Amino acid sequence: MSYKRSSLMQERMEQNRNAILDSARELIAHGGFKEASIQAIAERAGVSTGLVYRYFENKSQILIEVLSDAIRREVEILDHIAKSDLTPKQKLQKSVTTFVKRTMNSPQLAYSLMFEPVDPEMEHERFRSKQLIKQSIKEILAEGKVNGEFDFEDLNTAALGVVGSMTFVVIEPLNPSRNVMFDQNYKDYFVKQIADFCVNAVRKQQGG
Amino acid sequence: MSYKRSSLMQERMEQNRNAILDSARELIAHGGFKEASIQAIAERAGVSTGLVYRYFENKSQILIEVLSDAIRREVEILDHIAKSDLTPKQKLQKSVTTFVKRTMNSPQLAYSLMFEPVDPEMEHERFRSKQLIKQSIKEILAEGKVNGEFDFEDLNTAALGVVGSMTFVVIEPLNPSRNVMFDQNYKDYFVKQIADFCVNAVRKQQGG
DNA sequence: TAAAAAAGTGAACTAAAATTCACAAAATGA
DNA sequence: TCATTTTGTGAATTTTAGTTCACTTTTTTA
Repeated sequence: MSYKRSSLMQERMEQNRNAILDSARELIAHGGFKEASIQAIAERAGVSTGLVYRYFENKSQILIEVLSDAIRREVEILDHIAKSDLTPKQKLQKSVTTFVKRTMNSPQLAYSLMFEPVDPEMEHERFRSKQLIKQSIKEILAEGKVNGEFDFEDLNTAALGVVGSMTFVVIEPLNPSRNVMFDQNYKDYFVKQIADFCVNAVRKQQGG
Repeated sequence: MSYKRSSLMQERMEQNRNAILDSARELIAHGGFKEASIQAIAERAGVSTGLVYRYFENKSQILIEVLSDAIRREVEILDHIAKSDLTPKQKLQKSVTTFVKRTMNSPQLAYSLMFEPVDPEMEHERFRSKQLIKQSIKEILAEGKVNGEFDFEDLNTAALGVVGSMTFVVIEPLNPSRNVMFDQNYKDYFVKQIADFCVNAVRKQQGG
């Protein structure tokens, strides 16, 4: 009477589910949400459109899961840096460097997940995600202020400035200048410049 | 035989055209491109949908004109500051302050015009517009580097950081925190913090 | 004021994409 | 193997918004 899924079946279904999520992520990374239609997602995942709706309530749920998976990884990395035993200045430098370097590998994905308009439900999840990133930066800044390396009036605004710089520089070159692609050396140089910019912005002035 | 428009007719048509553009801008300012359907634009402008297509080739042309009109004004203001006889530090402070203050009056409009996905033709116009803003900042930074007030390695990256901060802080609080609205005092404080952040980021360190 | 030209209308047409559902294929239990 | 349950399919349905066009109204010319 009762139907029990064999482990083989279980596995196949998990593969389907992951294939759908991977497919969605890859399509978004290539051309933003506009390219990630259910049709396209299903096709790339090698399943029918109907099956997508056996695994996910609706399209929004797919995108939300893509978003939270991707951000979770980045936040883990940032938190790891924030909890390391570097100095606050080094932590900030490393956080910005790491974030920019990583997101520059798929700037379109970064843009879509962080900025493209979405429905309210996903916007909510996105807001939570962004808060986590900002929070990680805030901790570093707060620590640096206490130990005297950093100086700024308002913690929240300083964190906003840092996050603003490090996200903007990734999504900005999406536009027609996409053709101007960096070689690895320039990329490293560029990333360092941005990190320096952020560190300077909150660094204590020597002369007061 | 040849039909000549009376000045009264001429004027009425200009009013229609402007009404359509105003309507589009207001709708975008309220809820982004998604609220600016042709239907809604026409309705708010007090004309039929068909008439919209007598004045504009297609929807994209309307948006492009809204964009370039809005940005032109901002760039004029920034260029005016850049050409004033303030010190570079004062210019940068004032540019950031002015831009953030002004755009904060319709953050949703700022977000849509600068970041919402659009078709390639409009993306091209947008790219030009953003370049103008960045160029204005670059001139201030370059001047400050020459006179010794500023210190940074790469002009382009520094400008990117400044523009990133000053745009990000405007569009970021769009999200669910929209309810948390600033009173004028906090707004002034906030704007000053952002400007300080940017100035610090490129300011010469006293001790080297 | 009648004919011609242009401005103005809005219902109908298209197109694209999300979602549903009647059905087919495969897996499970007896 | 047969009945039952679940997984899988993809064409049809729905929804939404941009665009067109046959028609009406207004303006201009003679």
